[in-house]
Amino acid sequence: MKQKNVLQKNNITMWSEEKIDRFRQTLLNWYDESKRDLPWRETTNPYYIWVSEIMLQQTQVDTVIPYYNRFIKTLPKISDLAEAPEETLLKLWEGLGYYSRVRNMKVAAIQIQKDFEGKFPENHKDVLTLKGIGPYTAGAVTSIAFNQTQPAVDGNVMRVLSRLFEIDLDISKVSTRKVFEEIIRHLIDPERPGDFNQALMDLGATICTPKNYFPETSPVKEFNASYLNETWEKYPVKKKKTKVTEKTFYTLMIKNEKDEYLYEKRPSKGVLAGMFTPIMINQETFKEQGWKLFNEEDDYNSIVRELEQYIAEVYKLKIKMNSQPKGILKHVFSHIKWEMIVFEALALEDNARFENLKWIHMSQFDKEMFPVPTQKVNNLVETLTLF
DNA sequence: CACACGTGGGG
DNA sequence: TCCCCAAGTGT
Repeated sequence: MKQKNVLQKNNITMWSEEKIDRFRQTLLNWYDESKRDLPWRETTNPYYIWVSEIMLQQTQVDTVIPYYNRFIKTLPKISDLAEAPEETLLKLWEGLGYYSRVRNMKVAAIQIQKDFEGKFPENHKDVLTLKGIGPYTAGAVTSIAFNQTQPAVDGNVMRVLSRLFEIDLDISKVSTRKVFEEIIRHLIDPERPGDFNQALMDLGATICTPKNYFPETSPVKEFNASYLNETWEKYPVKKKKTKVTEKTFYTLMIKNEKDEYLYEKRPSKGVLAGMFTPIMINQETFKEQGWKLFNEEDDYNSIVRELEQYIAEVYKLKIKMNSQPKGILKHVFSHIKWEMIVFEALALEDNARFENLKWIHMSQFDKEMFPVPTQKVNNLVETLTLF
């Protein structure tokens, strides 16, 4: 019995060679006329392409542009990245999110120095060994920088293809990507593989969009089965995400006699790994540890007394908290929602000397790397005088 | 495989 | 306000 290939298994009929040829021409003609001018399209330097691709992961083009320009200006060579201190990298990445991306890039840059003589590898399998580079990014860099016929299947490409071929596979599943890669292996233009991949992404970003999609405006509408069959509203199929969990923290901005504020370095795993936040006490955990909370909005006095006692016990630090919160801030992550009840406090004696604690003066805020939730707290406290 | 992992923009 | 979305990868 003959083994079915990936396309047959999923009931996908590939186009004829003639139709594939016409599609390539149509798509690339459109791309040549309509492509967006983007800074990383002015180079074929694999390092710069790599930087752009990492930044663009789950991040919009407009957001990336200034970060990209600053990054390659500050670190123009792979060796600069490999040798840069983590604080420098995080400062360059501050506000972009998904901070493990830049940490992984440093690891990969060191890999490149060690395993590939400092030169970005051209071999697709080698590229895949680099930390932070998965199937999408490996395909993007090798096709764009080295003109290799590798698929680069991202969310755009899956959306475009699912509409062109009426594919009802769930694009939120990682396994689905393989099917689309197989389609691309048939469609990709061997003369201009990098442009072909980028053209598909540009099409997805500007015309074949998730919302406000008008298939009759597409340069490839004659190839679009879901347009011709008027089924385009069904595609792509994408399972909804599970909703976010909410957490409430008593957040303490503690100031000492030198006008410095106290920050705590977060654990190396988990949300905002290794970054500074004010001392944040999870309300649920606090209760479970046996602290009696009186959660009355208009009576924070008892809570404040307990928090002062908690800080004395756990951080060995005597503080005097303001009796009312300075404000209540919210921050939404992709999967968590934080509510921060922010209190100001004074350190009565400066004897907290734990590894993970750091006093930082307001005048140094712009030199420090703070994740956005911390920035929000900083802004709140900056707006007035203490007590 | 499902979930963790940030942030800002838009309907 | 809420939900979805944006050039994914690691575990």
